[in-house]
Amino acid sequence: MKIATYNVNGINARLPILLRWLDEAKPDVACLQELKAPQEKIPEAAVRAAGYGAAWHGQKGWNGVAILVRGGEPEDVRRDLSGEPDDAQSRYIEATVRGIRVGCLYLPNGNPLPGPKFDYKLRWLDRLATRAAELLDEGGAVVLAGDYNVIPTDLDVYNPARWVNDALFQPEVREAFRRLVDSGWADAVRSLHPTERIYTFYDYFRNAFGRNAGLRIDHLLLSPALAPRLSAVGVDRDVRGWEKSSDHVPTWIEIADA
DNA sequence: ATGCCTATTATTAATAGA
Repeated sequence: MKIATYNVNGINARLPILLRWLDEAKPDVACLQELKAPQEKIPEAAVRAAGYGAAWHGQKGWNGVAILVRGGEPEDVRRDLSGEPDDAQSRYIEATVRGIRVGCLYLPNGNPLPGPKFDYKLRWLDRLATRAAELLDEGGAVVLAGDYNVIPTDLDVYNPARWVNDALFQPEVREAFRRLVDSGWADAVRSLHPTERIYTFYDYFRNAFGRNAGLRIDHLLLSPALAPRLSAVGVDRDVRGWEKSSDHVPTWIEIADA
């Protein structure tokens, strides 16, 4: 079973890219972020014609997340992350797919800092940690996949010095991510490739992709019940080179049958 | 220290992304 996460940066602007990638990569589950479309303007018919059932949490203008299931439907969908009942930002969706609980998240960027956006990012990390602990308590097979907007270590950024003042690389953000992982999760990419430079994002600016000036900020965290079934991980780096691509790269794992 | 590029919203300029 192949589970992927992909920040599409506008699902309507990116629809040809998304459909081509689904056709070529054939993920069984695709967690999408930054749909940039309200609930009623997600291109559901095109997604279904490509062979995918879907559940999504849209928002006008920004954010928006979706879970796509090849030849099936997401079950028991929830779209909220507890802790901030009035939160209007669509950044989380969770569903069950063939016995695996899939959380799809788009963590706030947090720039500029200090300021309310950075404070919101820290609160969101707390809320995610709370949900993650609940899921661990349930003991099942879980993957938390998405755009975390966190650079975990120096190995995950082409030039650490350039990012020290950025919200993605702040010590408290990195520590919060580390605490989350250490509470019982496996960072799938690092489980199989502990020392390799693997990037999932390349800025549109400054020919970042051409220079391989990337970041690893899209992550898949696996619960203890799921981690032993991990058989492969990868990034579809070539997708970033397609014309009109997202600035993110699809990132995926292969899970063996239970 | 900031712009660079790209998408959305709403009307040609602002906001957000990372």
